[in-house]
Amino acid sequence: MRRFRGEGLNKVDSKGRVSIPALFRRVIEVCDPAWTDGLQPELVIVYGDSRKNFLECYTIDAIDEVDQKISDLPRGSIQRKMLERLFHGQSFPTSVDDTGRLVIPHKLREKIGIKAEAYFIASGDTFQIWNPETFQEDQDKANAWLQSLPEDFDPLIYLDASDRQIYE
Amino acid sequence: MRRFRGEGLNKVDSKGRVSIPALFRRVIEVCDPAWTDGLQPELVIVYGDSRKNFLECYTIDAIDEVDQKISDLPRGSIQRKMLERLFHGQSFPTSVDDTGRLVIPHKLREKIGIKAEAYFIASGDTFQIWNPETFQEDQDKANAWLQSLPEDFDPLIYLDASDRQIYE
DNA sequence: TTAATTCCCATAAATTCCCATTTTTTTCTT
DNA sequence: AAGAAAAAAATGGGAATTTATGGGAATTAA
Repeated sequence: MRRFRGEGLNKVDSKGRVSIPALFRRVIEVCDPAWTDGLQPELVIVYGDSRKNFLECYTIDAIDEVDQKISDLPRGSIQRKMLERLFHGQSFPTSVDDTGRLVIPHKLREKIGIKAEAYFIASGDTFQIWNPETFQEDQDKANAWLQSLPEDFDPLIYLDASDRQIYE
Repeated sequence: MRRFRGEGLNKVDSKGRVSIPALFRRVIEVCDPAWTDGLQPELVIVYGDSRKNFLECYTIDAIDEVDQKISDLPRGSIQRKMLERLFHGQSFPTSVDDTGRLVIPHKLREKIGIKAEAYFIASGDTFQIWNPETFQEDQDKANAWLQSLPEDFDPLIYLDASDRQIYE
């Protein structure tokens, strides 16, 4: 499965159009089973509830996997209901146009406070769209936390932590 | 099988007419085997008993699947009787008109308390129609439940719970 | 035959499509 | 390695189409 990698800052015009970083487009194309040269590759923007302040963009393969997991949950369970609301309700299916752009609907731009520019950042098999200022604040917070750690701390130790249940 | 995705808030006029979110219409069309360009795609509104406070809308494909499962149940069983009441009795077959609208009969509007606006939300292979206030209350309840969980809890962990049978 | 429902038409706003420029990146040539 | 040419990416604007919504006439039902 192809993964997104990289980041980018692009202009958003009055119609909500914004270029997707070129590197991301190849991944979106490859991860849409229905896509073929000439077609507009599809993707799904999951925006979630009011607390979430960025947009999470799923490829078709990625969202299919999520849908499958949801349908494996017991019908009628509170968990399933929550996830259905989030992934099926609070989401927006769309596609990349032939100039490599995406339209972010007015409602979504407003939700995460996007005005003239949008910041893109890869996150494994999804990528995120942020208001540049909001992202910077989030980044500052992360940096502050890093400062509080010992001088020689290296986050890479987390890489192998998953085998040993040492998250804390 | 195409799935519904997204949500929307639309006006209901004095005749009970309401626009179906455009994204939903494509799914309704594709999932009606008899539909072809120019025709009005059909669907079934399941409203259920008095406890159910929203309308659940099934595509023809989706309702066919339900009907099949019902007819596989033993004739005369209590289970079959219940499901027949719900899906055959307490339901209303209708179609999308050529301007993309649905007419919600007076009786159904009254049942779920719809007045000037209707809230639509996707839910897998069906979509739901709510009185906007009722939905908000339901959502508030879900949020309150989430608040009761640890600060950093992320409902997404449920996504993988299905592998490990960890539902509560 | 009164009320309710369906059909037909109209319009404003939002969205999509199509085409044109500008920028940036890559490739080629010397 | 520098500069020119070509290709790809980012951006902008207007026309055409789709959506959401409203109103009245025709039709059907009680």
